[in-house]
Amino acid sequence: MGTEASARPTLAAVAARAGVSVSTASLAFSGAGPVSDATRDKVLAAAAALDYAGPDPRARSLRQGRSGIIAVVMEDRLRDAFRDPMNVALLDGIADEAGVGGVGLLLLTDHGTGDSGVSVAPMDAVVLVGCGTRLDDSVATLRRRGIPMVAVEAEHMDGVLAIDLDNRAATRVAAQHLKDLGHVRVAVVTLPIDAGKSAGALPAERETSGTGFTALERLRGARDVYPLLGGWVASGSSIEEGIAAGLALLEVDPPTAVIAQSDLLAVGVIRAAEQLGMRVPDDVSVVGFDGIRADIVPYDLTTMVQPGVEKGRAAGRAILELLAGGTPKSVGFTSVFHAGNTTAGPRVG
Amino acid sequence: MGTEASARPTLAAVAARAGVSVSTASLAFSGAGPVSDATRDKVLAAAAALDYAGPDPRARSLRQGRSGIIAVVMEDRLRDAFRDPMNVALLDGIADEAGVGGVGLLLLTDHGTGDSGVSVAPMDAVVLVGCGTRLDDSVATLRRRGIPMVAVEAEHMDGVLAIDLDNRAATRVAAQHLKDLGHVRVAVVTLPIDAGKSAGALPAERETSGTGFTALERLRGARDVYPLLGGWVASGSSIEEGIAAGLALLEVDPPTAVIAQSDLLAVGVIRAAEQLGMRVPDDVSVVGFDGIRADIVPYDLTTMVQPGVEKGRAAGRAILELLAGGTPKSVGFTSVFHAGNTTAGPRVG
DNA sequence: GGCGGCAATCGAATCGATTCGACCGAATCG
DNA sequence: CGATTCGGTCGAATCGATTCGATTGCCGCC
Repeated sequence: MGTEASARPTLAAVAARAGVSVSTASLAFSGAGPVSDATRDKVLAAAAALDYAGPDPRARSLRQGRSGIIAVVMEDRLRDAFRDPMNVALLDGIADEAGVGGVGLLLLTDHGTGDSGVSVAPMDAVVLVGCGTRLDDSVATLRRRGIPMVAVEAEHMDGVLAIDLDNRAATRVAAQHLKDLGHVRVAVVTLPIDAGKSAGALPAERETSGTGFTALERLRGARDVYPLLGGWVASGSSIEEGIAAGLALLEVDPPTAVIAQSDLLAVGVIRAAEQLGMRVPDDVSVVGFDGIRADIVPYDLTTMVQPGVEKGRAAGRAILELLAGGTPKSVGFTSVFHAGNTTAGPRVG
Repeated sequence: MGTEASARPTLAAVAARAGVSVSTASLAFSGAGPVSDATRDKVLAAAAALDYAGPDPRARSLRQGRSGIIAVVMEDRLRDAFRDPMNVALLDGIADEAGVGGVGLLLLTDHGTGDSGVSVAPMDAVVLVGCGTRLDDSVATLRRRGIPMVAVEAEHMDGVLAIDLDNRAATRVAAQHLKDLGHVRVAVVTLPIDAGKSAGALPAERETSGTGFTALERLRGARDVYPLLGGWVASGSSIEEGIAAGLALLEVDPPTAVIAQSDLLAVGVIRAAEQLGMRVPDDVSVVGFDGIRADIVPYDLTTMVQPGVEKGRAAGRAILELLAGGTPKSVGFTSVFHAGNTTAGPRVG
């Protein structure tokens, strides 16, 4: 028994069969370095004969120090993340820009509990998406590992390239729009604010301890116009959560306008209003955030349109530049106000 | 200069500083094997002092032969894949079931051109999504590498576990529904059929050379009822493609009913009909496929509802079982007819 | 005809951990 | 009290490739 039948062939086996050294066989496969055609053919023939599938990516990545993998870390469970079109748009952009030439996107989640793949997965670079301070541990680990990081809409961290959105200013614009229409009694439906992701009324103390960067920024923007704004914290960005929030806010002592921190939440609030027999925008105005063109005929949602795919593209480009040894600059994107038909002046009387 | 400042610390450095052997240091980190508390503390302290981020995943995966990565291979560009809610649902299901405990999902694309990450990325198992025969090369490589494979809605391949959907039978049900309503002049809008993904009229020769498994299966189902069915091949599953197809089919000599192979395409066809001044279902009936509950008020799309998330879950479970050394069985899912208000009898006269 | 230079190939070190078998002292058991 | 575990630790082999430096011929040039 000279050869094990069960074991998968290695480059060494191929080289032996081809009658060349391992190094030459490696060169034949990688194409780097001078190899005569005859030798290459011999090696490839031997590989075919042994049913060799090519160099093992694991060994290669150990030696080369690169794995061809770009990780995308989200706080949500993946299934929640996929539900929000903005996340999908972001991934879309990243994939579009960075997902070429044999590099793959590794989707990871980090709930801050430590056992996530962030610390154990091989990767060349990381995009942090919608991450609060909970990821400090992971970020520290990645930094120690020397893995380039790009963060989309997160607090600025040392050594992490930032891709920003004007969350605060944009929400201020939307809030000002409501104020200009004459609204005084306004409520907000926020994205998750704290780690637990529990839904419930928005009390002051949650705002200071919160780690939901985007939610807090947008809340600040609303507070710039309505300092005493109260509301509801959703436990995720979905229509269902919006309905729950809408019912909670509109059932008793309803405000005349609702600022939802995402379009999905806004759609949910509108649904809730309909369920309660209220009309939009006559009885209650609703503004969203994102601009996902949710098809909720006959409504045309008033919202802040943000460039989701472009954010992803920028992140992807930054990653590529970091990997190439460059030093890309932070980018900030701005949202554009879209006046739809879900806002109007408050009902008089 | 005993120590290089630039080089990242290794386990060996940590062990040296802690005054223990490398093997002991390894045990201290991995937790496998007996290590006294005192020793473990010494090692962790040394690691902290050296700013050591923990064992290198690359080296670990080489030695252990596992990388904690499950790849999901799609034919589409990622950005196209993300656009279709069914793909997202599928990923959702896979992530839900298999994306736990430090394993990540690696998104790869394979256009059949060979330079994709399929051959170079480290991975423990693979889910093939919506793949035609174009992936034969990749499948062969993965098989040689001994990587377990699960294919969702693809031609059955040796050594690849199949997760199936009753595409043909389901479409037959939808087509029969139209026939029962009295429709004779019916057209189909298919998903991409060949590698080029070009849009255009559906000629017979494209059906034989086609590699789009799902599209062809659904087409066969429609042909079971309408043998001479003609139509249009879309270049992707999107509302825009549906509109293009709808305009092409309805502008001149329109059929009384259209079978769209996805809900997005169906929505597009409806939009096209509206643009042309036709009413649905009075002037033209439209059926879809998927059951994504597209919000196209006031329509309630007649469609075949398929369990997208469940398909993903099944794939995820199968992967886990394969990795555990088990031999899971193929699974077949069935779609359920949903009668909406986009189909009716053909206009008389 | 001697020699510099280049293409082709090879040997050996290296990447950074995991893991198997050996070893040793202390506690347990008969 | 001697033999046997067993917990704790260490050395060395191993995972499978890449890559650097050295070694061969062989050709062409002066």
